Amino acid sequence: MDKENTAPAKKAITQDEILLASLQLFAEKGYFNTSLTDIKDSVGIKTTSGIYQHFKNKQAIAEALFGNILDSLSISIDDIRRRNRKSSEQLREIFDLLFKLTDEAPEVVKFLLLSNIKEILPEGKTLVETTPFNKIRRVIQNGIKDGEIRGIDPLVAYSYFFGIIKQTLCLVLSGDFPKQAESYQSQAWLAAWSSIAKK
Amino acid sequence: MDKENTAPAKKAITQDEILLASLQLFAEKGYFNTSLTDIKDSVGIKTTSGIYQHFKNKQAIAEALFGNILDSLSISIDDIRRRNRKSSEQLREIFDLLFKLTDEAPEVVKFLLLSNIKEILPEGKTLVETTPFNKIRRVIQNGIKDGEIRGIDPLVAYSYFFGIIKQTLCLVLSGDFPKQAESYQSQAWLAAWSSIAKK
DNA sequence: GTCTATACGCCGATAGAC
DNA sequence: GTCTATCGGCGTATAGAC
Repeated sequence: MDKENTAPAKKAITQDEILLASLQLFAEKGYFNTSLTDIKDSVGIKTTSGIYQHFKNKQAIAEALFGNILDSLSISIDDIRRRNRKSSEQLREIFDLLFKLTDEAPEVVKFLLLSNIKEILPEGKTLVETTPFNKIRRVIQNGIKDGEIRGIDPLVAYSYFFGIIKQTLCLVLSGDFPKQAESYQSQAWLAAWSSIAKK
Repeated sequence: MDKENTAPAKKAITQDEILLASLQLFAEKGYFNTSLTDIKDSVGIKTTSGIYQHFKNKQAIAEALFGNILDSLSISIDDIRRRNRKSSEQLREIFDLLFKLTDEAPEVVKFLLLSNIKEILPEGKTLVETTPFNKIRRVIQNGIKDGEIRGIDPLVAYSYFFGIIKQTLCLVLSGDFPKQAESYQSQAWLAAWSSIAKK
């Protein structure tokens, strides 16, 4: 991603280092309990000023983080929609993706689902207004049209389906569930799918 | 609740005034985006010092608020359990209570469900560890024993049932759903109950 | 016993030296 | 691009006026 500019060596701190450290801390303690001093210490520089070379302010870090995660999710969903025909198959793969992500990169899911985006970015969108979640709603809409899913408001269907997913993953991430997300995956799928499927 | 002490009149600012104003602000902007100055302005005093007469610090206000809401919920649940025999009836009334509360006192539900308690009170309990939610789990356990609810882990059943409720109410509170909670109530009940009921 | 005035420390943020 | 110095704002806390 580096532009022109003569300077090749002397890399120093990259944007990604800051983002990674911030994600870890935001997931662990929450955005508001994380100070720029914490982030500075975690990336290993002496003052917080270095951070301002890459980001306008603390909020911009959270924005970039959300953007990256949502973009990545969006791409994965596009890929899933390309590889699968039926809405049920597409939803199943999106479902599996979220559970796998919870076990493999819990910080990402913790930051995405447990933090109140509107509180961190008051000007930003709601989670359901973002691209990837709109795509999930599109999948549901198609499922209704094709007769796989009950003829209800797509947002209502999204609410049931995603509500079960979110609550299950939240209990895994908070430690209230003792095992990994994978252990609850197949059962939760049955519950989530049958809450919206045509009988 | 006033103890002995001679002073009868000259009421000034009460604890409840502070709690009410804080709840409003916490629900509207979030705990961390609300300063004691905001609260001070809202109750109509000139400096924040008056608040310290009633609460040790900002966190203590949130603690009291959570405590009051959870206590009130707990009492309502006890009452529901006393008035109904079957688990299905008890859950239905708890369900109705949460939907009614969302329409009648959205700040309460917003503060309870949308804010991350662990972030505000890092030493406190998780939502599922609190008394009222433990009682809901107890109701579910009885439903399993009585054969009304499927023979699954009670916490898993809680997760499905409450996941649908929470997501629906969150979408109502965020404005993503255009209508009042009541409009989605009967449909959501069918979805939530059939996700855990024995077929 | 309640409110006012005022000060302290931490954090987010900026300007400028090297 | 990293560090020094510094500013304003907020949460906290105390001493004193009524």
